[in-house]
Amino acid sequence: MTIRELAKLTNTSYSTVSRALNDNPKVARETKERIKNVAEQAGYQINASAQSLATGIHRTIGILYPYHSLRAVESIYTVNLMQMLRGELAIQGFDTLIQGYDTIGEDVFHLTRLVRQKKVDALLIIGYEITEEAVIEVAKYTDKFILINPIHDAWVERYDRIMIDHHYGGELAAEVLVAKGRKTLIAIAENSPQFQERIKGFTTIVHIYPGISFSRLVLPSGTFSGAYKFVESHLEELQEADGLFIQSDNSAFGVMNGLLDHGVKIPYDISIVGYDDVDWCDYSRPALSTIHQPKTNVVEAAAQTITSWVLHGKNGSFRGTFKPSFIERKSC
Amino acid sequence: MTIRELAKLTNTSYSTVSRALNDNPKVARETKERIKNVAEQAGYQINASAQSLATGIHRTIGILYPYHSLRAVESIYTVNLMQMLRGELAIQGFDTLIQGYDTIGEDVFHLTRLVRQKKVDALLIIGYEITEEAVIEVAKYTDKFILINPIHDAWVERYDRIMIDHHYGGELAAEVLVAKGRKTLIAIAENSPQFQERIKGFTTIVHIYPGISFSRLVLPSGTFSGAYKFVESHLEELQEADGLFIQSDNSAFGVMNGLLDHGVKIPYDISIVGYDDVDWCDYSRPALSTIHQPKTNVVEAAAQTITSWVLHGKNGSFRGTFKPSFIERKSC
DNA sequence: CTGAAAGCGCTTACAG
DNA sequence: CTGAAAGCGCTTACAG
Repeated sequence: MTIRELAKLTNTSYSTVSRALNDNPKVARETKERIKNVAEQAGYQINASAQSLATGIHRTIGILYPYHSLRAVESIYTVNLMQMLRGELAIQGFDTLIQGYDTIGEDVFHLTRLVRQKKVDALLIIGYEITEEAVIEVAKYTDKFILINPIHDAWVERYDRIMIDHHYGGELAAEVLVAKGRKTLIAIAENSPQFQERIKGFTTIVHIYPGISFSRLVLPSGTFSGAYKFVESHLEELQEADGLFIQSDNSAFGVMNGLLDHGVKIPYDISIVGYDDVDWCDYSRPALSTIHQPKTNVVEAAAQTITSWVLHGKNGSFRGTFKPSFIERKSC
Repeated sequence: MTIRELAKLTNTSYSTVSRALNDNPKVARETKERIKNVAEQAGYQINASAQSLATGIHRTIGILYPYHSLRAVESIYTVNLMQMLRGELAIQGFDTLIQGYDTIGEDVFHLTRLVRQKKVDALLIIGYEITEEAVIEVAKYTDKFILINPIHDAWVERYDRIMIDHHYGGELAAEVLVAKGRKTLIAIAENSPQFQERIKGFTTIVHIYPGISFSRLVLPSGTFSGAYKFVESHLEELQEADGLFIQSDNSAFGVMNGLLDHGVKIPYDISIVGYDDVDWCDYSRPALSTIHQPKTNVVEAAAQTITSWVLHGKNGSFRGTFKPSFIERKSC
């Protein structure tokens, strides 16, 4: 079923059919309705390839995500984010083409392939793993892309991006631990740029209050088992602390289980605050108090902005920042 | 950059350029190489819409997944499956368009939209939630679709599908519990068709051995908290049992935590076997012994079959069944 | 308000 | 082995 056949069925030209279907105001209302009815009856569906070729618009957004982040349970946050983005884009009438990218030895070609082959109109790039070189490459082919949750760095500010105020997240964690009367605090994270802002925020607050001792410990691996093993090699230091800020829930679960296995009582002996607010926070024992990263705001802003660029052209630039919040459970 | 420009750069016609780029054997080797080099230099990328329109092939597969299964932590299995499918399809040179479908009040239009609009060549439909009516509707528009992990039911066998032998999975669980010397067994699951085969398999084995008492309990909700609450309302029955077969890991975590909170020792007092083998099985205390659902085989078979259908036409039908296996951890 | 025509960027049967 | 031409199914400037 094509518009030509539809034209025959309705005794019009296919130009008129095309206009009617696109709600062109120049078509007489009566003609338009007649055509639309017949199209509906006939079960007509537009051929997206032909429309794309003619208009240059594909009504499809590419989502690029870091492979790395989807290997295991770590994935939950990213996966939820992607599902929500897909849902929001669908509401705007767009389809979603998903593509992974690799951090190491990143083949830049693949980042831009969807745009260059005209399979998508624009790109949503997820994750702190994207590098400046990669973004520069993307920018050669399109200006319609948004970085979602990139690291906090100067170069990022030259591009459209939407991110979470991790400095504030760190501040929140410190405020909570101090409010609980904790005096010997340790911030624990992998040695990765994404955690620096959280630590900075945390430190800022800690320094305001007198009588608080504070140190940092670096996690060799942020996985559950990496964090678990970490406890065994740092047991003494950890046992002397009474407040822990562990910068991903996943690591927090590992540390928490490690401590529990060594007889440490949580939150009696030590308070723990995680980061992310994944679903499992409710299920761990004790349930994990954590810093919640807002997703709904991020998703809506990203989806609505990018689809508007596609449909109406990109007029200005876009910078969005959302604040995290503290979720109290049982671990502190 | 189009093939016309490429034709000028190489002093040939654009027909020849097209043939060269498609490795048409009729083009002289020397000409072909020259054109390919120039194309490479110029950074030429084919316009996918134009190619699709001309050939009718889009090199894109639609993956339909049940929204429902991606709400929370339950998602892990499905999400991993989708990521793996995407990866395997990418290896075959196909892109992936992802679309959710809803179980309740399922709008069938959306299931077939991608095919009807010619955005994808074929469909991979994930999940036991797909209904016969929905599949009948899909079949009206294409014969190129594969059901992945549908429920075990007669109608399913009329379509191409790939699934896991859950009857065997249930048998495995029973064998394990019996081998541990457990005598009072309870199988626990939601009241949903997907679990019936597991129960059947379990029952088959239980009946072989003398002196085993066996009962079934229905879970009102398969979520962690649903399963947790379930323990409180069925504490007596559960305390009398010494072996539990809980038919999703997720529910198993809830039941396990509920029992632990009531002083039940696992696996000392009672053995627990879950189902799925999600990542969290390693992290729970005790780590959860479970039935592993194979994913690699499923993914490879599905992706390779569907892309072959698109590229070379669908010749026959496809039925694949893979066996699960038992993974021993600490809960039994 | 409607139609005929050109064009989007490819592929491929037909001729040579 | 290569080129000219028709066609895939739409949109839209141009005429009327």
